[in-house]
Amino acid sequence: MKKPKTRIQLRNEAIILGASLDVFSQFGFRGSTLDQISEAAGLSKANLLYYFPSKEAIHAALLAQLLETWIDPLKRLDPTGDPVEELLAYAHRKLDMSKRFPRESRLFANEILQGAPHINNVLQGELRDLTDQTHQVITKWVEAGAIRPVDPYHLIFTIWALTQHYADFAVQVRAIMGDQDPFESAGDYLETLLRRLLTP
Amino acid sequence: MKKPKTRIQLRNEAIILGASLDVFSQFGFRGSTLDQISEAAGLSKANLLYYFPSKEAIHAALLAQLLETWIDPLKRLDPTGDPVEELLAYAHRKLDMSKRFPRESRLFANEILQGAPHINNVLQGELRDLTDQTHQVITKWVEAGAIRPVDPYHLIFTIWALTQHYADFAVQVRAIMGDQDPFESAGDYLETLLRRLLTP
DNA sequence: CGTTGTTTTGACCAGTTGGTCAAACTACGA
DNA sequence: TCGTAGTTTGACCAACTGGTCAAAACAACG
Repeated sequence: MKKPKTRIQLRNEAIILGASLDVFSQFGFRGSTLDQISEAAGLSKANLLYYFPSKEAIHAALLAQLLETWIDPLKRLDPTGDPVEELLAYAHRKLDMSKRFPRESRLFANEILQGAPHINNVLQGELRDLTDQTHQVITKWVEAGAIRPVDPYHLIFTIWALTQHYADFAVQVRAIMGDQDPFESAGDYLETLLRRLLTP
Repeated sequence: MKKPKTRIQLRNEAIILGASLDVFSQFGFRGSTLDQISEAAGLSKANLLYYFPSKEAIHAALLAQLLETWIDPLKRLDPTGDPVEELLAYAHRKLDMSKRFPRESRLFANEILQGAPHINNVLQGELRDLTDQTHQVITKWVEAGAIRPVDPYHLIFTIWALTQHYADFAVQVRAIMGDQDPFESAGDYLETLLRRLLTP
């Protein structure tokens, strides 16, 4: 039933998604135009619409691709592992994502800033559930005295906010730190922060 | 030379700035339209352009107004005060700003996400200078043993990222915390975090 | 080579965009 | 009350927007 994809199809779809990630992550959905994307992709506008039925469809494909990998690091937090080390590892995974996929991070930030019109269901569904589970795990760790008392929600927000800050506010970070690579030192800092906060 | 402003002028300019803050903070400059703003303001589009010469001008007025108050909390950090208490007070001021001016926070976030095209000079000028001064102050505090060793830049980013997160990612925070008011508990959490991180 | 399916394009469309303008309307002090 | 400065509007414009379409160009394969 489903036709296999041509080499050209595969290549051009990848080109389009890459180019549109550049544009959407900077200007958001409404602020981006197909002309911008087509120029970034080096394809005619009509050609874009041969591979994707609409602007919405490109954006949706991008978000779907993003969400797959975005929530993953949290899933890999092991409730049976050493609490401090598990949380540290999670923070490092998130920081690594910000370093490797800053555009994806900004795409997500843009979507949230605009009120998450396309992913509200994910926020209130999958993400909420996963966060609730993590909340329970952390609560138990606190009760067991494995980490110092801390509000689990705010702890999670701390990790999210800090790690994503280096991607989302990269321009500001660069303006202040100059040529230094923020990610170089951020890993150590994050480790220090969390150890001091959590180690009993 | 400069004509005094009418009551009507004052009122309508305020209305326009308020409405455009709603719109710009959600969709960014490019994603916002004068039609949206005029509807939000309850004024005709032509009337908007009687008070402001262009869309750019409205946005510029908004940013100028924002920057005045945005950097202020950092200026009030007292190098001669008690280090931990000073940093704590700064963090609380910032959190308070996020609570009271979430739209302004999102306007700023949008501007940074888009590469700060309108305020790059401020970032690399005033903000950079101010941050450098603060960096020196914190460094001296560390050297004096008044606070535990910590990278000053990342410490500042921590305060920025965390406090602004509650405004910029409000939709996500709400999706996860439900009806709880995040700001209720965020103050205490922030205090705990910074004390554990900084207190020698 | 010719045929068939895939890819690319330029011309085109209707709706939206930021912005202009002259005319109409309103506030208000003399 | 009148005159004038300040205010509001609807009609209008050119550029841009997302999207369509038929025709042309290309690739692949026997």
